[in-house]
Amino acid sequence: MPPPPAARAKVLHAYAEILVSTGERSATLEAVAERAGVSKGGLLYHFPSKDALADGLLEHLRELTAADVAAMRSAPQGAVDYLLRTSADIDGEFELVYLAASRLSQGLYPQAREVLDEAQAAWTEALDDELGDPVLARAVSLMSEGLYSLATIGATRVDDAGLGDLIALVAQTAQARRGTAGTA
Amino acid sequence: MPPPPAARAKVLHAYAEILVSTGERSATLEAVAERAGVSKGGLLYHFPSKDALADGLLEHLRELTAADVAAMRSAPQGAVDYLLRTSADIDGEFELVYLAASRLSQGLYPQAREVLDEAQAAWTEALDDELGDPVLARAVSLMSEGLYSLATIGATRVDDAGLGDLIALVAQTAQARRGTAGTA
DNA sequence: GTCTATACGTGGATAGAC
DNA sequence: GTCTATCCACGTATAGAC
Repeated sequence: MPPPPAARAKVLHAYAEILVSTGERSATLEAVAERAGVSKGGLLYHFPSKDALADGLLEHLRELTAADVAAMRSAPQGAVDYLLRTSADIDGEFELVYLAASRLSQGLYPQAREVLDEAQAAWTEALDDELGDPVLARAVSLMSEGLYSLATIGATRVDDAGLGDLIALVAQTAQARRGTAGTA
Repeated sequence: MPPPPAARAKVLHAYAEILVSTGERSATLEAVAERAGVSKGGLLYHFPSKDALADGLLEHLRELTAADVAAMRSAPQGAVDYLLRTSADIDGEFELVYLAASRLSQGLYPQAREVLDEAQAAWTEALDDELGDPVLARAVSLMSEGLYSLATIGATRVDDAGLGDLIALVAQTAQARRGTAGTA
């Protein structure tokens, strides 16, 4: 198939940006269209309804998730480092769309839960594979979710130094537990 | 002052419930009024505008926060246990209102951030006082935030067993770190 | 494929009766 | 203190021109 029209991608991006920055309430068709640089009618040509727009975003998230998990598994510094660092940083397209979907899941599109659960499960599994410790993997996964949550509430951001300490804490704990119950 | 009318409290409770379960978009004056068992006009007598309603909720949260932090500090099993257990459980009035406020903070009422930040800071401090370890306190605080976040997304809930493991993990880590760098 | 114009429903808020 | 009736603005969606 020929490359999909750029307008489609621009609309999805604009939609995600508005969802994350100012919430579902402000993500009106008009606001999205304006930010994407098209008209309301133009937007509705690509996405015939608001539900279709949300579906489009979720589909996009599925695509991005697979790529992100792969990147996490092959990250040089390891999965823990990769996950925690990207969670505190909302710049990437994947993080943006993930957060947008979590907004949707809290509102009128509970279908979004499914996609979010899949992502959550995929990277908890990757963490477990690296750490060999399901409980610690779960703990790291929760911290990641907490970082996402705080980042979007706009709460005081964890600076890089704080993140480094957290990552070191996990490494230290992983090692300590390998000595006691890990290899059993 | 005489006890405030029961209607006021009922309206705030209904508002919080709708915010948490179906998001800001569905939290219309009409929906809130209906759930609270009053009319739109009746609601608007107590809260003259939607902003006033949100302000009322935030004020209520401030009151509840002080009480919750006090409970956390004097909890028999300790602050870590108390915080993680209450984070996974959305039944209490405090948790409901906290989550409702976090919905508001993501949307049109960034003022909510302030109140949420205060709560966050208060219990991170309580954790640090108990653990004597700022980094670990931060880690637990993030896990708590992650639990909140997942609980409302409606993701697979951490069962009690999983929670117990997490709490044990924190206790174990705290002890291990006291041996190395904690008492320096 | 993208735009303008328009119809329709709904949400927020006011006025005034009870 | 609570209700009903009503007004206005806005958001979604359709129709049809270009």
